[in-house]
Amino acid sequence: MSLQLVTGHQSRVAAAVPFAAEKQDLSSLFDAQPVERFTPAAAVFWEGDQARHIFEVVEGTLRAVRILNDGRRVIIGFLRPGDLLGVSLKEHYLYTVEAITHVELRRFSRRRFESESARAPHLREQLFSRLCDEMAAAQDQMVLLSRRSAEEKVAGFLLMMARGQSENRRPVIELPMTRLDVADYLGMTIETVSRTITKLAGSGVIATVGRHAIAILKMDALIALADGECDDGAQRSARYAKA
Amino acid sequence: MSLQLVTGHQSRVAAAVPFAAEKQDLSSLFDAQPVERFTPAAAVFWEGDQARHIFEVVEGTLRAVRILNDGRRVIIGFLRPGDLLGVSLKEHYLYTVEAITHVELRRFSRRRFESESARAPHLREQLFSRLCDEMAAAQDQMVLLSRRSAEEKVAGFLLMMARGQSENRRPVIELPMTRLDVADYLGMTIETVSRTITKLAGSGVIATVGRHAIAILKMDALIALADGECDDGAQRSARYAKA
DNA sequence: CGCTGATTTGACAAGGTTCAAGCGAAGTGG
DNA sequence: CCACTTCGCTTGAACCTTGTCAAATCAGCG
Repeated sequence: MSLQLVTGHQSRVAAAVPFAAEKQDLSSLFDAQPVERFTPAAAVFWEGDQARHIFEVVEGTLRAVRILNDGRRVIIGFLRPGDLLGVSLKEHYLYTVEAITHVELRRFSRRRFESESARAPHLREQLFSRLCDEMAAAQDQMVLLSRRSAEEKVAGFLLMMARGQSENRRPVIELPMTRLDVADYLGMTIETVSRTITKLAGSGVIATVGRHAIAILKMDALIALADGECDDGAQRSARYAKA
Repeated sequence: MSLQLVTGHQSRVAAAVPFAAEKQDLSSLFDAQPVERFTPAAAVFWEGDQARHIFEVVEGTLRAVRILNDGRRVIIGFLRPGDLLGVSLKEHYLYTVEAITHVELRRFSRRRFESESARAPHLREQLFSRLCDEMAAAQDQMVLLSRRSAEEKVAGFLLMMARGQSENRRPVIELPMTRLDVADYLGMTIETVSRTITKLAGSGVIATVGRHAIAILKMDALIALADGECDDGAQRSARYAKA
């Protein structure tokens, strides 16, 4: 697949620094579009559909899902406000996107996006930049999936979710998705996810708040557990420093 | 990371169909550049270096490596003739690239590439397209790493290596990299890689040819083992067909 | 208050990792 | 040209993590 799922968080932060007053921001394109609503479990598009539109998430959380030949379900990623989906040069969407919570999207015709970006090259530039960030995320995710223990995976996942929301490191993070979603995202079973969360809670690092929220009690401990590679800006800079 | 490692195989095939006579191909840019040679184990650039150049692989095989904080070594991918490396909008290279065999590269200044592609938008288009393919590969790799047993991983890896080389499905594939490289690429230990290869050979699916080559004896069986998701064009189309 | 589906927990088996040797091929020096 | 060294690969056995199967709990909802 390609570019169908683009996370906007990092880009938005980065863009805020160098270009204070840019003519036309990528997301300003979408602002004029009407908002469309989706209820939980509704699909925005299906894997294999003609890829005719790009969407920007205004509100809510979605999941990008693929079903393998043998029936296994893989969650490619979760989408939250500011993220784009459906961006691609391919003819078809490469996975299904479903709403987890109530969701609000703005839709933009791909054809029209093409012509807009032909006129305003910086749009394509921005998209390209986001794509780069997405590549980075994908590769970090690869590392996360392949090289980490259950505990490291869950810790890393919680940190990732914490980074997106809770602007000022408020320690209670919402987890609108089910345990199965988390399991299919982290490449483990639902039981192991549950056990791991229980274990983390038992050691006082986190505390469950109802079923769809978790309070981070010891942020340092959690970071230490996720350790190796939590895709945190600071750590990345640290690595650069050595060379 | 982003775009630092771009596989060219699929793109080249795809490009051959729609645009027969294109003004200037991406790789034709490089053709004018002198060839640089690297000996095995030599690094082309290091993680953290200023990203000043883009390279095209002319000959040989390389590996893209990252070392995690805790010392674990991760191979992001292998690079072969036709692949690009170092492509990025980021300031620094995000991993180290080392020659595995004797390697020949052509270098292109990133600055110059920028200006060239400003003049000829289709260059950026091509790069973008390659990037999309790369995203696809990365996500498939994610699936490969997270959801598969040792046997499936190795089978998938062999098929991947077979696809790149051995143009006409000649069944002997070269594996210039060491077992450790394979292990660090597939997210398993060297022992498990070895055992799995032994097992596949024992069941007559493959046969080892010296240390750095493997003959595929039963292609169907190997495909069946890799199954679920071998990132084969045919299978992808099959998935599309359903929707 | 009693369903229904999601989550947690337990017992057990399987697959992989780890630690430790044993081999073997490629290269070195005599 | 051959014995020797070395590094990479294979093999073995014990251990550990995670997956599997099954059952108990819990939360939300009618």
